[in-house]
Amino acid sequence: MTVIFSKKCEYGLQAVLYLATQDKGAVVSADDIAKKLDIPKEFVSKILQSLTESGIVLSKKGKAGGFSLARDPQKIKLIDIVASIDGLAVFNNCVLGFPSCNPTNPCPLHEKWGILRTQAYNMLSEDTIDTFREKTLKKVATI
Amino acid sequence: MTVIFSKKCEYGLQAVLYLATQDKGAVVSADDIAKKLDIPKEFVSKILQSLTESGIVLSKKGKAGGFSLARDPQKIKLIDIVASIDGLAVFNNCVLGFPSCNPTNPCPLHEKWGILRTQAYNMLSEDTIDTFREKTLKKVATI
DNA sequence: CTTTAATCAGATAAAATAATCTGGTTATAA
DNA sequence: TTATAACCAGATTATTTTATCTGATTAAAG
Repeated sequence: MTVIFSKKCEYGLQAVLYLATQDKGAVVSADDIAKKLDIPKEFVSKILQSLTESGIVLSKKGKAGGFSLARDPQKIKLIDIVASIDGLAVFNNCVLGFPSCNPTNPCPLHEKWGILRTQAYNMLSEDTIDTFREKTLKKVATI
Repeated sequence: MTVIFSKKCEYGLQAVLYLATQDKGAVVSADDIAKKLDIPKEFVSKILQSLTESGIVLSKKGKAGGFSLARDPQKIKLIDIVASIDGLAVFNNCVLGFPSCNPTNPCPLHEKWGILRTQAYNMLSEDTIDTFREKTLKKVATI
């Protein structure tokens, strides 16, 4: 198979987008998130733990505990989640898997792919996640 | 990790690009290919076997055997190798991992990502591999 | 105070991907 | 015609990724 982001990262992105649809300060349990997104609870739970460490989400322990965003959705970008979970290597690695592919020693697709890579990076970093609130709500409603 | 193509596919692309740098009719052994590209011999060997089944490369058995392109490099595109090894699912799957992401039920990035996806597809399908001959030679020389 | 429902940490299991091994077959060339 | 060097097929191993489990801790609510 061939993916852009790992499952971990995909679920992390979904979870954070979902948290961004909640009212400010609201706390959602891992179980709720897993159900709404139809993804494995234990797995998303672990991912949320790591996003907590990264300072992207907050966790509240104990009964009625759960997760919420650590800062305003106007201050979180998708690239933050990607950087935290998968890292930014995709935006540097050679698309053909050649070693040390760079402008001095480019692979045959280096330039063309470079443009796409930059656009992909921009796609993830130009908007903050509050922008996606409505679209996420609509999408989640159909799951 | 997060990749566009599987290692299998990367190595397959490299191997085919390398074969395209050879003189017409020339036969190169898996061992030679592995050495030039600095990739695992047994692995690339398997990949070449599968590309043989797909009709992209030809294999010649016995002493002085090896691999060559099954058709003119003017008639092979990178997308052919990708389709054969990884399949074309990347160009359909939701970038955020949401189920059944389509124009009717789009994910928050559906449109933006759709554009990039198309460009990526075009990048792999607009040129035939003879185009990359010089660039591949240069790159391989540095490995 | 006790029950309950949540996160947390670490271990474990399962599945997919990457890589290697073994023995067989094929064909060239000495 | 025999030795050699290659591909081939299938099994096996190793590694990484995905997913689950277990027990501990935490905190709200009865």
